[in-house]
Amino acid sequence: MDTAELHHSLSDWFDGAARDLPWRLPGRTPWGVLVSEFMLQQTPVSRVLPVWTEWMKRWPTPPDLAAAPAGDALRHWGRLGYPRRALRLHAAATAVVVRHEGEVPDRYDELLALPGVGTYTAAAVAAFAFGRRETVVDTNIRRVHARLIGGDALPAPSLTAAETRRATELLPEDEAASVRWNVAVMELGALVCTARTPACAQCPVLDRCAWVAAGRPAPTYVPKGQPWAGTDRQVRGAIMHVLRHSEHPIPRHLVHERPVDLAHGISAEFQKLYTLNAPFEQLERALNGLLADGLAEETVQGVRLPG
DNA sequence: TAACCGTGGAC
DNA sequence: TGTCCAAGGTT
Repeated sequence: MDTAELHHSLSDWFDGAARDLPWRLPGRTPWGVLVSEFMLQQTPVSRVLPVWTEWMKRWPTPPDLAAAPAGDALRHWGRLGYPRRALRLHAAATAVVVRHEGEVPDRYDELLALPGVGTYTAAAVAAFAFGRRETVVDTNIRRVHARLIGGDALPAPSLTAAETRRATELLPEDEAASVRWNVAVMELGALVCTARTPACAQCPVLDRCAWVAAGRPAPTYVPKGQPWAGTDRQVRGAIMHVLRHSEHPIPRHLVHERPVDLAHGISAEFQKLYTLNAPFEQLERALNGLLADGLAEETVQGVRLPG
């Protein structure tokens, strides 16, 4: 197939459609790109934007973040979700200081060795921060390839070796063109070739799409829903919410006992936790899990974010 | 490998 | 209204 034409079509489309995201602007730094990739893991751009901006102002370089307590990173992570990402980003900053003299490394294997950096993030940072030719495979790229090339409505439930092979085959040989291709396919997946209701009328490669040619068949499997209400994740999230907003350590008993008087010196942040009405065993399991994960620590005064 | 890990907006 | 989903990583 003529992939050169495909490359040009998407590149031209990207010129007019690309969003002006701050981590893409000319003044961006590799650190800014790395931070954005951590925050964007399973998290929409719109929610990342304000947190990223504030984060970069507070910690403009890896040594800045490494010098701060891990608890500060968790606090300023806010409500982005998956707070272990904040912990790992802090650990990654420390590793950058220890192993790389405070500069984000520019090689895939060095990036991959950092805490919280997997195959996607390592490839994305190498490509987008350093202009390297890398096989970038994220959920957007997987979906675009599945439709455009594979003729399927959705990619397989988990990443397959065949998908990665296909992504590598589609990558332009030229380094600069490969970077552009990666970001353009991602953008197409984010803005046009979306999961729920793709805007095919706006698609620059509609006439090349195998899925459209096949009559847009329905997905061959049903995505597994993520249960939420009543789960440990919900309880952990509620406890973390309390810890983020607490100035002082919280006595352990307050985590699993409903206070007699909520208005008497007890933060309103507790309400979210108490209204869950979680069983004692679940509260214990959630709290102990947070302590084991390093998301919280226990002192004689009580439980708090790590120092 | 599949389960686990947060959060909130869109439809 | 409840379900689905968002630039994944780790174990």
